[in-house]
Amino acid sequence: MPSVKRATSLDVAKKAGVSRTTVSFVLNNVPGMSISESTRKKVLDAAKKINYHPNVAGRKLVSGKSYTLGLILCQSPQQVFADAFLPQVIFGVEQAAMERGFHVLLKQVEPDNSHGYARLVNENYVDGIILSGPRQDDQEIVNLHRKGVPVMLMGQLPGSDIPFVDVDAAAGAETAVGHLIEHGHRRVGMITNAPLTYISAQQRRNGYLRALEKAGLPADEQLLQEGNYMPDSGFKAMTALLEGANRPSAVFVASDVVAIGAMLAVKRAGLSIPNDIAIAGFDDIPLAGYFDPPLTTIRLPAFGLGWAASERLIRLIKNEGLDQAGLLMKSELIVRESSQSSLPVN
Amino acid sequence: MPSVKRATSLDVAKKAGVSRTTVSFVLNNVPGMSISESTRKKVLDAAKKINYHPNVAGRKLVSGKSYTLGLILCQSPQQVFADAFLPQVIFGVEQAAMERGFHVLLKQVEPDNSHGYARLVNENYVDGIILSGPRQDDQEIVNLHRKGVPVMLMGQLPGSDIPFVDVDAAAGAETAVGHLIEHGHRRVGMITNAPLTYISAQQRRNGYLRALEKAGLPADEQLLQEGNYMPDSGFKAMTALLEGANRPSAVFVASDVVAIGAMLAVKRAGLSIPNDIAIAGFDDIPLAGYFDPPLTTIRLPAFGLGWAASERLIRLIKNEGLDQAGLLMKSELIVRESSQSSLPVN
DNA sequence: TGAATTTGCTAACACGTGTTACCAAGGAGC
DNA sequence: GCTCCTTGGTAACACGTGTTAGCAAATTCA
Repeated sequence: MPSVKRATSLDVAKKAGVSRTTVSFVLNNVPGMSISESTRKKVLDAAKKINYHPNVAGRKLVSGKSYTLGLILCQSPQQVFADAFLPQVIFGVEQAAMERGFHVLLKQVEPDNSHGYARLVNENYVDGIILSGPRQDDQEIVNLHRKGVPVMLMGQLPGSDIPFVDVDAAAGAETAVGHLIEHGHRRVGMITNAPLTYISAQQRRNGYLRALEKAGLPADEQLLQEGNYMPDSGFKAMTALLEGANRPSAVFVASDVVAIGAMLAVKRAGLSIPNDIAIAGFDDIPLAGYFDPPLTTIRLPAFGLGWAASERLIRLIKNEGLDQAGLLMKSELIVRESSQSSLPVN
Repeated sequence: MPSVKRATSLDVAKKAGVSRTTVSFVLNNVPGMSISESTRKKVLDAAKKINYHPNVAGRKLVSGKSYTLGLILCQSPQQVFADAFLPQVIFGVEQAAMERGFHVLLKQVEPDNSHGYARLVNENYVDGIILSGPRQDDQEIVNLHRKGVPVMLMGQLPGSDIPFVDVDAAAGAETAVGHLIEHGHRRVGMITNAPLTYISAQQRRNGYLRALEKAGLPADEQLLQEGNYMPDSGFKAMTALLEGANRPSAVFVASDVVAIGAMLAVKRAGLSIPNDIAIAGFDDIPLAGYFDPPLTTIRLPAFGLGWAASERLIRLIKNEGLDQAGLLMKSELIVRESSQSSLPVN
């Protein structure tokens, strides 16, 4: 432990020849306290000279605030590894937190055993929690919310009044499938991004069904396959669709990462994209425009999602209130070659 | 602020009918302190009953430790967005930290203006820092290290004695290029992962040059192109290589993300991979096995890198010492179709 | 039986900060 | 001259924890 002893506010006070209280008043710009210009300068100079930085532990202790957000990732290792979407979200969270003087504490928990993050709150590590990818049976988050702990979901928990930020995934899926239908496809399959026990998978499937219904097309159970985050699952699901009795002419894959596996399956089967099978994805990961062919997909506001979650959680922490508990963000259809022929390179 | 008042160790003491000191001894299992089995049980019961959790602020104040690591990402937003590698690294850091009772505080800084993270240390937010992607001219990290603050680099800073964890990128690049040469290619080009001002780009180029030299092949300036993280830069660089006077028959692209852009350029030019142009990448991002064709690449121990950085930093913090300041981890050649014909699907 | 040790526990201090209550001096109003 | 208010500043407490020094009672040793 060769680290030098830290300077305290008492050191500053001695150096400046004033009391510690005065140092605190000056350094925190406490309003309503009258300090003469000369002593103010003396304090600031002294603080600078001995390189003083307030110890956050002492500050936390008296204020009860930690000025830190907990970002809890419920993704499994598998999910995380394949998730090209996550860095942007994290970046957004960090950015908004920084702008308001907060820090971000990251914690990963097993999705099927997602407890333990309440400790962060109980021990006062963090002032509030952003929970990414909540599971339906997560009791811990419900308890925290009930106890009055500021909490923000990324994703939704149906039937709960916990504040959330989410993408309107159903609308996005509906747009993507609508786009395929507009191009003349009558038999449109779907591969989910995850098992249907996941809420996000349900949302996207619901959008798919809505688009079919609007177009007066029947929903065929045979055309719905489950993926599970990884490209491999897309490969298998697409293979199953192609081998089915009456194969689709277009497939909506509710995740770009799963879609790249599905695309490989189509090409391995000797079929062409988009002529034999048109494909639309979901997420618009940074590589989507460079798939072969470039992938038509739904662009999610990844950065914005993280930013909004962070900003709104801080409002809760500071008791500033929200206009509405939930925020649904819009997605955007990005049309590339995988869903229609004769387009120039992106 | 509707949150209920937290229980303190004094509450536990009252409830159990003992002193606060005893509570501390029991709950922390202080060795050498003899506590009767009956009072120990009384304390544990009381703590459980009133749902007591020690406040970390108080603990930090007296111990001077925060049991938190700062993970500083120097990547630019661009880089982060394209970086399919990062989640695995973060996951590794978090995992190792958790195993030893540490938390992880995440902070992003502009690479060209990478200051400000010293505050985390000065204000005692964190006990040590992992710096990912250090720039050569980063003075702040040097100062911290000189002051005796535990610091761990992910990546290297040549000519510095700061502890680091890195992949032996030069060796990896040499392996990849050697693999291409073994398959009969005499004219092998390279596209870097980033501008050559970045150390990681230099390392990979050095490996490329070493492989050429070992095989007795001349290094041709014309065959070296710079990429900059994004697929787009790969597209442009490959286009330049193809349009050059004497085009290569194989190209080593020092980043899978850049490589997908390069591959698209080859295909757009009407050429075939690997028959006309063989390609080897670097990183083995999760999607690499699903590129068209699947990409031969160098697999980096992303999780292991994060894990090692975290574990070693904690050893520094706890004064446990390191066997050696720097740790170079090995990479692994993953052969897929992009570098040789007639291979089954991965 | 008296002295020395062990057992089981506690009082009191330290960590570094924010904040309330208070005080002395100086000027303004009558 | 007396009171009242403002200006500029400080002493003292609170936050919740870890830890050292010490104290009775119980046990062991001679």
